[in-house]
Amino acid sequence: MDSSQALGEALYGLVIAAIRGRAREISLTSASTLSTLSRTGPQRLTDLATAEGIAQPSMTTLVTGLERNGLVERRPDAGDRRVVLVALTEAGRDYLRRRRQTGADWFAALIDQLSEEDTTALAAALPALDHLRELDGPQRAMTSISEENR
Amino acid sequence: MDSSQALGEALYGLVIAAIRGRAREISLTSASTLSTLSRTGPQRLTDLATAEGIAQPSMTTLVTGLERNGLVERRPDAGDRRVVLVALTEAGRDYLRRRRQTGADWFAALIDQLSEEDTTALAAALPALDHLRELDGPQRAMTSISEENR
DNA sequence: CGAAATTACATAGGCAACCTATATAGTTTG
DNA sequence: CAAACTATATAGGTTGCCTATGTAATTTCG
Repeated sequence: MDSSQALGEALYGLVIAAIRGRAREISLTSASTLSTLSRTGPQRLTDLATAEGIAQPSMTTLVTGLERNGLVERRPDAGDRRVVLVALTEAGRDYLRRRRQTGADWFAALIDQLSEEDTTALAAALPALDHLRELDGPQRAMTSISEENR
Repeated sequence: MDSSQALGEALYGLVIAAIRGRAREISLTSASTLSTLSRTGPQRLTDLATAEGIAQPSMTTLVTGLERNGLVERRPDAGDRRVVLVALTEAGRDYLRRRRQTGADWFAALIDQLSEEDTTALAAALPALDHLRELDGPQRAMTSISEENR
């Protein structure tokens, strides 16, 4: 099936364009981590690192940064004092909310410019896109695309 | 339309998963640059930088790296001796070919696992995805997703 | 025509986000 | 209870981008 090639180019190009065009406040991985915490609740630092596909020391640094910005907090784990549980703060939840709104707005603005035919086709492909993603690694956390890396 | 939010998450998650899962030989931007050169032929370094959305000094470094790997070459521009024309070498063309094949294979392997319904929906959405990308910045170059950054 | 402004690229230095290797504190196990 | 293991932190390196600035070639215009 050669549409896989075209599909790859289309998806990649779209996301790169989206990411490049926007200013960044925090890294993609940081945003994804916040989103994961929002979905799952407090998590061990090491589990977070695995979920996000980065090494544990990198997650230590990332969490330290988010903590400095007040978006997450470290908590002790009663029962195993080696463990650090990373939890969203209220400010972190607020941040996620604002960020998602911005991302949705950005995408909506693009989608509004599509023909109705295109919009319908995209909506119809949504489950397929989700399935594709699930087929890859374990589920990666996700946030809408806004205020991202380049 | 709230599907824009879901769509954003789906697209972003898919591509990040795809990129993260694969070893990288060259950066996303380097790959994209090769692809651009393949489509357009030799280009000025500054024009390339603009097309790829990076600063000119960054493109200088990037081209130097590609040149060291033998994938592109610098040529003088008869008529304006300030200009450096960046051109794909034969090795660069070979590299792109191999890379695209790998990327297509990778995507095809995923797509083959989808239901026929999903596959059909994806294929139908291809034009819409292309249009979305075009709506963003100027056209970004593209390569299939393989051997990428993280 | 020739000095000043402009243009194209390169160089220098910095930062962010990852990495591997290793240290430290706490827990489990034979 | 010492040895092995586990969870996190620290140290130091690499890559890919950035801004500021330098140099050489070209264009503009008094």
